[in-house]
Amino acid sequence: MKQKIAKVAVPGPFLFPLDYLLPEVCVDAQAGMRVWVPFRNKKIVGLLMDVGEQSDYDDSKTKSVLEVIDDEAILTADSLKLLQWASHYYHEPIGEVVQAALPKRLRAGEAAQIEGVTYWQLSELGQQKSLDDIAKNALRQRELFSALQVHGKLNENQLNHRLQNWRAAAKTLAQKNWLESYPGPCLLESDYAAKPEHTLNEQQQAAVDAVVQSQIDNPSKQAGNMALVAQNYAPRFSAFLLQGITGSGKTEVYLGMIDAMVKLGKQVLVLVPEIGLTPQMIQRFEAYLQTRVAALHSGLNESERHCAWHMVRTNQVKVLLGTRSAVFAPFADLGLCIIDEEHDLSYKQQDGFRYSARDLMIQRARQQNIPVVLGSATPSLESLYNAKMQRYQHLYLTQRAAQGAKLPQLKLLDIRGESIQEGVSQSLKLTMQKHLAAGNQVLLFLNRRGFSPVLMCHECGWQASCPSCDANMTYHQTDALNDLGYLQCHHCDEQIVKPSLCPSCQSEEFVKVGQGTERLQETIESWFSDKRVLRIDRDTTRLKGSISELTEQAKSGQADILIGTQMLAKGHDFPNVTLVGLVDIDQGLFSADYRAAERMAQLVLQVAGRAGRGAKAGEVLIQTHHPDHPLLTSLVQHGYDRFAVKALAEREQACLPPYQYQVLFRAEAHNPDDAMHFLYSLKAGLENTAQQLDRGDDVEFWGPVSAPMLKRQGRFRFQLMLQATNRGALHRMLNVMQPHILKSPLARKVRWSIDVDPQEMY
DNA sequence: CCGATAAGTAGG
DNA sequence: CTACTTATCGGA
Repeated sequence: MKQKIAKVAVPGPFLFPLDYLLPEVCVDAQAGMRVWVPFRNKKIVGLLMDVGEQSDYDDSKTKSVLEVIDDEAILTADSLKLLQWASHYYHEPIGEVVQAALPKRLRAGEAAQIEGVTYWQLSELGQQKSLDDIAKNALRQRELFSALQVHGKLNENQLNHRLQNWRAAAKTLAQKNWLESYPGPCLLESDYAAKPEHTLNEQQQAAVDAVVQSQIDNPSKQAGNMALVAQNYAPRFSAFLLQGITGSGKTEVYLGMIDAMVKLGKQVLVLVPEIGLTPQMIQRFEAYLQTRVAALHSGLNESERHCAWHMVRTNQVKVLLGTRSAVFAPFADLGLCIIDEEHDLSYKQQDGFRYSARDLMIQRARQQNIPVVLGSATPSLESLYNAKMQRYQHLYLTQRAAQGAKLPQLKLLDIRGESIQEGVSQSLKLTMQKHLAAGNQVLLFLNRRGFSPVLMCHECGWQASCPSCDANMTYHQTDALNDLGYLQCHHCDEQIVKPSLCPSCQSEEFVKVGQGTERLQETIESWFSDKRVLRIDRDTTRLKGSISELTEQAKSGQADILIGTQMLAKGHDFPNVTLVGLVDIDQGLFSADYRAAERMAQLVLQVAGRAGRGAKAGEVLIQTHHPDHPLLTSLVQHGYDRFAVKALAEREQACLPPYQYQVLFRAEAHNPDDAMHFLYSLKAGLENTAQQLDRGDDVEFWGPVSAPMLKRQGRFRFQLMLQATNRGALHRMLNVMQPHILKSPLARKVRWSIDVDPQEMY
């Protein structure tokens, strides 16, 4: 009998799995298991993608699989299919795609099984003791003891997150018999909070019903009757765009549909943006659903990640809340996908394997015949276009869920010719006074951290610029009194102390040009000296846990004025904020990036949504030098939908996405000529390919041109854009060209990448 | 002529 | 990407 062929994904520049012989002893091997294979003269872990009858690489040189690692597949057939599709669609080597999908431990060939995690709790003896029984100087022991008093039991992972050096303390206390440990499940074991009483309003219920009914035959029957739903359950692909204004209770709608799916015994995958996943969110989901919810995000350590993966694969947990890479998780029985804040840029990986988790999620739903829900207050233009083309069913939530909460009034503040102090107009200042006097909180939004974006010599006009990037260095102040600070490049993170003399003319006098959040804070504190000002940006939240600490302070009213960058805009709920001031949004209006206006609009509404979330009405003031800008005025006067219609019309006129498909080649090198020549030869090759294919598909080329920021981190950067009305035409061309690219001698000197559906051009 | 280094290339 | 092969250079 002829030996079977194992198609194995291995790390390296291979667009397809490599062929290995499958020895007799490995007949049980299935797709989705890991294998040890010889590669060069060492042994590496590969993922078995398929078992075939014959090899295209028919050669005596074919090596054999050494050993099968797993006794059951660690990836489901569905996940494998998605990985393969992603590799084709993004023209990414299959090994890189697998790497993005698997937790590190599994990539290293470690066992996929989870041994029990150790839990700690106070023993009977320990419960009789109190904190005073522990020596004052035994700090770690005291911390551990009180943590266990509060939480009852905690597992190793939880303790690692909460405390440092707790193991030695645990050992000491265990010797005294105050503590005991036992093995338990890897997912944290604790009780859920009580299920909140919650009734959905009419719109919310309609949205839940639309999704549930799409999955049953006989949709005329009542969707709320789970017995009937279960009887008629007939899963199929369908996509929904859930557009709900901020505060309309999208999460309750998600929970409603998740609940229905979980009652059917199905699993649900919920994607959230990077910063959106908080422990509170998980607790809220668990309380509402009364079932375990696993999380998968960057804050987890390897064993927690491994655990979530394992629980989902073995169907021990029904709901997974995760960020980008969770889209690859191997569900045993997936029934629904949800993408929260679908317009959020963090769904697109911006380096290496440049995939969009949103787009892959939709593809996954399509492949698995299940529904997918995209939620946002400000949907991406792509998604709105898809809804318009009837590819998505458009669901709306137009009312704020909280009793009496109303949408804030947006107002443009024309600051042309107005007297401006440190970037803040007189009218904004006066309105702030009014709101503060009424005992309310004010939020000022400025999307630029640091003190000032430019430091300039007063004598000769010299500006502090980054030696490695085409950018000014931002001035950060550490000591206002003595005028001390440092310069930092926000593109490569290089830091230097502020020079005492101008390097060009030795003058001692510098001017700080422009506003950052630090400077705004200084100004506001001098104006409102009796008010407490809290700044929330990447610099004040660098330490772990400080984001929640600061936002808690803000929510509990320990601050009157909040100043922040976009990290303040997302998801946080400040019930006492009644005035939101957007200090400077003008950069968003005239950018080289055609998506800048869309992003500006999404950010404006997101920030504006922070106002008036409680019972009090909110007010939003937007300072601008361009009060007549057509997109801005339509946003402010008529809302996001009218803005989107206008912006889409502009995109159509200019032949831009979503009316056209794009692929961006990026190239960077220390020698600019290398990068440029690489793209020129690439373009010549592509044009040649296009002629050979000759299908009358026209693919347009833009460039090569230099990137908006030519030099970054010491490398010169260029790009070549490919654009077509037909996605297939682009992909056919790339398929033919890609093997040639790898052979080009310049490809090794140049750092290059393919970006399918690029989102940002920086 | 040898060894060090740079450039080139296949990997199943 | 990386280890291995081949080409190239300069010193003895």
